Amino acid sequence: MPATLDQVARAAGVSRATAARVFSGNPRVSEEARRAVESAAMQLGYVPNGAARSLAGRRSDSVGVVVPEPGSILFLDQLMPRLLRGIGEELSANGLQMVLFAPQSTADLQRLEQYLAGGHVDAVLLLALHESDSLPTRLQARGIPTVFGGRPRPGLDVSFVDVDNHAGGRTATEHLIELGRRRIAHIAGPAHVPGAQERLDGFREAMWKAALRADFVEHGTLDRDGGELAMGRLLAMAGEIDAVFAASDAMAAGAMWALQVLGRRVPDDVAVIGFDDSPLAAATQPPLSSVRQPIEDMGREMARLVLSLSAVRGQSSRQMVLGPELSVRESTVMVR
Amino acid sequence: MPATLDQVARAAGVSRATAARVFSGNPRVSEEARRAVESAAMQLGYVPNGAARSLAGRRSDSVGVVVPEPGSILFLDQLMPRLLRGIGEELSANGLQMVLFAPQSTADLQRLEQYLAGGHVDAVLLLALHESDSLPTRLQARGIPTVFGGRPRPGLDVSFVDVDNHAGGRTATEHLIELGRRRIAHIAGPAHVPGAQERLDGFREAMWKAALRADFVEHGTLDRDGGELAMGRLLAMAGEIDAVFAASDAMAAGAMWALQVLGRRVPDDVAVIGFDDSPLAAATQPPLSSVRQPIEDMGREMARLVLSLSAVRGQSSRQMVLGPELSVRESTVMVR
DNA sequence: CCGCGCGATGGAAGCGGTTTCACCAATGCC
DNA sequence: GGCATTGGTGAAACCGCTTCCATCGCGCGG
Repeated sequence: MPATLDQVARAAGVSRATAARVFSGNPRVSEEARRAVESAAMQLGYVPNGAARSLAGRRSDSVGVVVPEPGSILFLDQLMPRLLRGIGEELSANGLQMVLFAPQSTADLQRLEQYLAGGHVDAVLLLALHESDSLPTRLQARGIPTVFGGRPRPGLDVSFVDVDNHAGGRTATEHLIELGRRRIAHIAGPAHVPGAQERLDGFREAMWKAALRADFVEHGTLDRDGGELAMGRLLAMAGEIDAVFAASDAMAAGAMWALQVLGRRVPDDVAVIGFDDSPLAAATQPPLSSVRQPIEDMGREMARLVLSLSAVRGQSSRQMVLGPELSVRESTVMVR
Repeated sequence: MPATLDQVARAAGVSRATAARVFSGNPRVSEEARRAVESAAMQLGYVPNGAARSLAGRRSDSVGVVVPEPGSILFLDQLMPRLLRGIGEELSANGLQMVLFAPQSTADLQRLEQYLAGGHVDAVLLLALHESDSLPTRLQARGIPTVFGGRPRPGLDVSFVDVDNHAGGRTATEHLIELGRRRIAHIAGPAHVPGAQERLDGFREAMWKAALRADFVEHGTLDRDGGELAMGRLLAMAGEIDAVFAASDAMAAGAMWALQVLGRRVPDDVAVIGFDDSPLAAATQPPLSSVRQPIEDMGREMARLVLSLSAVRGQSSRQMVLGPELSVRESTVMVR
């Protein structure tokens, strides 16, 4: 029922080949023919058939993105939308369609593998590993360019782009130290979340270098309540503390709240810094300093990387780590 | 480079037609031939080419889902993942691949329209309308089965599945009234969010029917802070209040916090009920009563509906509204 | 013993594009 | 003015799979 290229060509009085050239942006078409084809297409409401296109052209002009389950650190602090925006923008700019997949079961994963291997996409971006996932390996084997978002488990020879969580944790901590704070606590994320672990390591490194105690550490659930509870435990355990670095803005907000309820002034008594520089950070009272990870850039770089991998096949894997940036607000201003 | 059906057939010593029958689940194949084909396929690592499949078979065995920008009510209280789970499960069960799209700009929307109209998907699920979106109309015109999640703007003759926000608001309010509460406040969502508006209407209807004042209403930003602030304004405005119904669990949590800080006991002095029955509701102190919308069911029904629309073409549009359910916890127990 | 129905099979015609190749007219050059 | 270019064009060969249709072998009832 939908119009075909053949019909358009006939209506325009040219051959199918010429009509095809018009739609594939081939410049070797006379202005006259081009106009005829375009108006015929408009008239008939022609839309090229994607299946036929990919079959004949051996490419689909689309890139698959496999997103993780919610609960991943990417969903905290609104990271996911920013990442997808970065990816989407870069792909769009290259005329490619971003296609998302959210597999939920093992069966889904299997079907997805078939789908991705079946030529529906030209390349794949993997946003987080479902544990012991065979997907990346299988895709590699099929020669489908693949790039990870975030560091995959070590030992895999794959391309990835990551933000530097370690440097982020270090930077946040150093900022507090430069402020003159000495009894600095850290509210870490769950131990099994890789990014959170690296932030903790960054904290430890900075404290170690400054010869400060690095054992005021509590783990929280990454959300506001987690921060509130962890703060309570920290105060009970460590007594007076003059700064807190939380592994997420939500936890920092919770911690700040707990401090204020107990009569501590922020930043006068206790400086607080969060992580991710989410919208939340600007909305707290006082506004929260935070570490801004270039997540949009990460998305853009992932897209660029996978595009370059698809352009020239047989390339070796490439890695990239993007540095963080401090976003200083009232919660860590110098007051003494 | 990847193996083709032809190679598999040759390796198995059968014709391409027979090999094809094996993969399309056609039962008219001898056990012997089937085994030969399957082992040959395994050997060669054969995966059917999706493009060729859809071209020849005139269907893609996949369904597109267009998700809205974050900020939509669907992203609040973890609604989105639940909805996608429902859709995904039902599609999976029917052997279909769920394919997500997150257009961000007008240009994206245009490319997406081409993509969807180009036969890449058999049907489309639209999760929220970007205002004045021509997408649904264009898809309808192309004969692509389309179903909305949530009620589209009135006047459109389209199929949709929605949860009953009005009934939800009414149910929550009636619950509070049955508890014997009389001065009941409502923390509503932003006025421009359709679902939130309906919840407010439900609140008003229930109060009206019970001949109670329905003007203790404040709007909030749907998140915890919004609830906290709105609660403050309500107490300042209305003085003593014995129950609060908030349009989201996050706002209810914020409100409950504000009440407790000011020395009110929940539920003894003030009963609090939220909306959406999110994970958050079970985690507050005391646990929060809430209105559970059958979001997974909504997803499943959307999938079912669009499948039935694709099965028989030329069907008229169909609508469906799913009723809410009360989830009673400690924040609204009877204490007098 | 023969024709019939039936399940299994292979041949072949598409599905709707892309792309190579040959061709032709018009142009530029010596 | 002859000849090599060059830009625009169309014919036709695929791309890899589905599916219709004809064929074939076989067990069966008449």
